[in-house]
Amino acid sequence: MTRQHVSVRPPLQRRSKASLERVLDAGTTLLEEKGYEGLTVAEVSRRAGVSVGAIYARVGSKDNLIRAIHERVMARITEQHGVFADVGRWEHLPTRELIEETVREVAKIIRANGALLGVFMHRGAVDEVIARRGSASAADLATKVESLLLTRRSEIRHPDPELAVDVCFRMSFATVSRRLMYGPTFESRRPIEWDPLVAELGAACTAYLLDGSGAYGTLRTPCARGG
Amino acid sequence: MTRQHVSVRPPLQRRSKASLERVLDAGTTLLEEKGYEGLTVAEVSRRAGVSVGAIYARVGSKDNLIRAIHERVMARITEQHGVFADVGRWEHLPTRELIEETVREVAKIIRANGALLGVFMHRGAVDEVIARRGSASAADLATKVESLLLTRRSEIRHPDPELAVDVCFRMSFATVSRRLMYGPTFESRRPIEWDPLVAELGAACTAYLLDGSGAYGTLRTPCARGG
Amino acid sequence: MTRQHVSVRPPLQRRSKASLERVLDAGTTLLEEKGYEGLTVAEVSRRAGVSVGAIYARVGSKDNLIRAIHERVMARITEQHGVFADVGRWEHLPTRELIEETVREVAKIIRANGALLGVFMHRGAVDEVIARRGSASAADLATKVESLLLTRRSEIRHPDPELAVDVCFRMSFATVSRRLMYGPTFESRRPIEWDPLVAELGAACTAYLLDGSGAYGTLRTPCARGG
Amino acid sequence: MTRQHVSVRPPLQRRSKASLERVLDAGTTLLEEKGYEGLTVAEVSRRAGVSVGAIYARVGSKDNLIRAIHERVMARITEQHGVFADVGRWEHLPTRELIEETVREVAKIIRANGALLGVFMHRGAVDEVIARRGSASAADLATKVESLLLTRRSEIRHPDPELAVDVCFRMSFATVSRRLMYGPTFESRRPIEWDPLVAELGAACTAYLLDGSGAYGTLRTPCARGG
DNA sequence: GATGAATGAGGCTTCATTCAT
DNA sequence: AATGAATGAAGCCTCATTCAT
Repeated sequence: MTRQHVSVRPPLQRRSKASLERVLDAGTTLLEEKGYEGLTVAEVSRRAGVSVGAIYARVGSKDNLIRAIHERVMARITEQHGVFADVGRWEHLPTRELIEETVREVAKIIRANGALLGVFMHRGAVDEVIARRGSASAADLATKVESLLLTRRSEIRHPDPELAVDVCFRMSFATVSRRLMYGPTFESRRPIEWDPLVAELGAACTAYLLDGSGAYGTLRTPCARGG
Repeated sequence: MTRQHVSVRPPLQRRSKASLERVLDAGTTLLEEKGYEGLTVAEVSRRAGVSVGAIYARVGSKDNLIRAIHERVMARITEQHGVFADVGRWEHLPTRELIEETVREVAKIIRANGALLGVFMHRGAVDEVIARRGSASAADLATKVESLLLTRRSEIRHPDPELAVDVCFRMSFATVSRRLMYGPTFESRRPIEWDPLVAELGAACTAYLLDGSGAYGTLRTPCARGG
Repeated sequence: MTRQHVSVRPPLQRRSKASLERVLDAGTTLLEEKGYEGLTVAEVSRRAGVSVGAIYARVGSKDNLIRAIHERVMARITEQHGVFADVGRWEHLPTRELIEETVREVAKIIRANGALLGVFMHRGAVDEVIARRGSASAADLATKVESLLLTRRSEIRHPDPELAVDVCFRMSFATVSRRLMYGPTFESRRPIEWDPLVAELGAACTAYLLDGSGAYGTLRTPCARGG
Repeated sequence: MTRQHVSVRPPLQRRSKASLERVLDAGTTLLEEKGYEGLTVAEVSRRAGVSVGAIYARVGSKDNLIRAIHERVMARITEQHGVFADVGRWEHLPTRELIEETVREVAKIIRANGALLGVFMHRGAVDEVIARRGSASAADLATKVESLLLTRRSEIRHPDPELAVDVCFRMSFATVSRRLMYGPTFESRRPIEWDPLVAELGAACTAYLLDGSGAYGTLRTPCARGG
C-alpha cells in the first residue's frame, strides 16, 4: 500500500539542496510536534517556504518524505554510535564503570533524538522501509554496545554472556525510550529524574551481569548465600 | 485541539446500554486491527450495527469515543491488577521466586492487552485525557507490584528499596511492551522468544534487588568482593 | 488502473433517488458539453446541487460515476431498440422501403443520443466496463437490425447475406455517428443535411443488398449489364 | 478557453529546427500511445531531450504544441492524398475496379494514421483550430477522391453524382475510421477482418453508384425490375 | 537562447459531524 | 431517540506554466 522505493532524487543544484534541507527540517519538526498524521504536505510546504510541487519533485510522495526524514535522522544517530568504537575511551575503565558509562551513553543517544524515535517506531509497523532501516540502526547500536561489554566476558557471571548483554541493551533502550516518550511519571506515580533513572539502569545491568546468581531455571548459587 | 470533556452520557435504557457495549467492542477491535487512523466512525457504526447518529448521541465525538474505549480497556486491565493483591498467592514464595513470578505476571498483563496499549500510548501524546488515565492505570499497577515486592524489603540490598522496586517495574514494563509492539528483533538482530526474555528480566530484577552492590553514587560493597 | 466494479448502491429513499437522478443528469449534460476531462466531480456537485460527499456515497469514484451515467444512457438506448422487434410495423413493407426505413430508425436512435456516444466510445478505449456494455448495446441493436433485414433474405443478391446486412449496419451506424459528432462538413466541404444523408445511406444499402453484383473476388454479373 | 492563435515561432537556427522536430516526434508518439491527457509537457521534454522552457519558447502552450503536431501530421497525410492525383494510375482501370481501389486507398491512408486521427477528432470537438484544419484535410481528400470518381460520371446511375460520390467517401471514411478506433467487434458481435470489410465497402459503393435504382424521393426504376 | 527547478491552482477522495425524517 | 444521507473542509497529488540562472 505504501510505496517502497525510497531514493530521493539527488538535488542538482546548491539551491535545491538547501530547499530539500529546509523541507526535511520542517518535516522533522512537524513529526516531532504532531506525529505522522499531524504532518501534512501543505504545512511542510508552508514552514519550509518551498512549494508543494517542489516537495513532490524531490520526494515523490508523503510516505517518501517521511522516509527521507527517517533516513537523515538515522544517519545522524548512526554517527553517534561511533563513541562505542572508540577503544581508547573504554579500555581503562573498571568493568562496573564501563557498564554504567555504556548505559549512560545509550541513554544520551536516545535522548538526543527524542520523540522522533517513537513516531518512526510506530510508522515502522506499517512502512517496511522504515521498519528495516530503523531496525538496522538499532541493531548496529546493539552490536557495538554488546561487543564492548563482551570485552569483559570473563567477569560476567551470567551463563550466557551474549544473551545477557543483549538483555541489558534492550532493558536500557526500552526503559529510557519510554521515559523519553511518555514522561517521568508514566508508569509509576513516582517521578524519577533522568539522571537517577539512567544511573539505576546502570546499577541494574551491573548487578545482572556481574552479581546475579545466574539465569532462570539453572541451579543457582546466589552470591549472597555463597558469602 | 482535542476536546477534553469526557463524560459519556449514561445510557438510560437497557437496550441503549447494549448498543454502547457493541459500539465499544467494535471500536476496540478496530483500534487493535488498524490503529487510531484506521478507526472511522462509519466503520464502527457498521460493525456495531448502531447508527452513526446514535454513536454521536452517546459519545459526542470521535475523540470521546476513543476515550470511552480507553476507559473500558483500562478498567479491564485494572481488574487484572488484582492478582497482585491476592496475598495468599504470594506470601509463601521465596523472594527470588516472588520477584520472577511478579515480572511474569506483569508481562502477562501487558501481553494480554497487546496492540491496544501501543495505540493508546501514542494517542496519549496528543490527548490529555488518555494520557492521564493511562498513566493512572500504570501507576496503579506499579503501586501494587511495588507493595508486593516491598513485603520483602529486608532482603533488598539496594539502599533505596522504594526506588529500586520502581525501577524494576519500569524496566519490566518498558522492555516487554516494546518487545510486544515492535517484534522480537527490533533492537538487536538476535531474536529472543517471549518466555526467555521475561525470564531474563526476572533474573535481572532479582540480581538488581538482591545481589547488586548498591545504587549509584553510594559507597559500594560489591557482592563479588564479599564472596 | 480503473476500478471495474460498477454497481451503484441502490438509493434507499425517495429523496436519495431524486438526488442520484440529478447527479446523473448533471453528469450527462457535462459529458455532452465538455467530454470526460471536462467533467469534474466538483462541477457535477455544483450543478446537481448535491454535495461531493453525497456523490461519493452513491457511486464511489469518478470512474464509477461515468459508468453509472453510461448505464443509464445505454438503458435508454436499448429501450429504443424495441422498434425493430415490433413485427407488425415491418412485415407489410416492401423490401426497399424496409431497408430505407431501417436505416432511418438506426439514424434516429443515434441522433437521439448525440455527443454522448462519442464520449463513451473514447472512454471505452480505457475503461473495460464501458467498452463491454457499450459494445453489448451496439451488438444488441445490430442483432435486431440484421434479423429484421434477414427476413428478406431471399431478395438479397449478395452471396453472404449475413455479412452484407452486418456491413450495412456498420456503414449506417458509423456514417451517421460521425456526422453527428463532427458536424455536416467534417469530411467533405459539401454540407449535407441530416435527412438527405440518411436517405442516401438507405439508398446505398438497398443497392448493395439488392442490386449489387456481389461480393469482392467473386465473378460478377453486374445489374447494369443485365438491363 | 483554448487559445486560438497557432503560429509557431519559426525556428531561427538549424539546431533549433532539429529540436522542434524531436519535440513534435515525441509529442506524436505520446499522443498515439496515451491520448491527449496522457501527453504532458514534461514527458515530451524528457523524450525529446529538449527542455520544457525550450518547448514553451517554440510553441507557447500545450494546446499550441498539440496544434503543431496536428499540423505536421495533417501535412503528412495530405501528401498521401497525392495518389489520387496520379492520373496514370487510374485512367486505365475499369470503373468497378476504380471504385474498389479508391476505397482501398482511402482505407490505407486512414489506417496509416491510426490512433492519431481519433485523438485529433476528439480534440476537434474542443479546439477550433484543430477542427478547422482536420476538416480541411479531410475535405481535401474528399475533393480528390470525388474528382477521381467523377471522371466516370457517365456510368453513375445515381441522379446526383456529386452527392453520391460524396456519400461514398463519407461511408468509407467513417466505417473504416470507426473500425480502426474501436476494434473489429464494436458494433456487431461478428468480427470482420480489415480486408474483407474494405472489400465490402468497395462493393457497397459500386452497387450504390452503378447499380442502384436511384436516389431517395425520386421515382425509382429499380435495376432488378428493369432486368 | 536554453535549462529545469519552482510554483500553485485544481483535481480526486475521505471522513468527522450534522440534521431532516 | 434512532437513523443514515448529506455536508464540506482538508488531505494528497499532478502538471501547465514561469523565471532565475
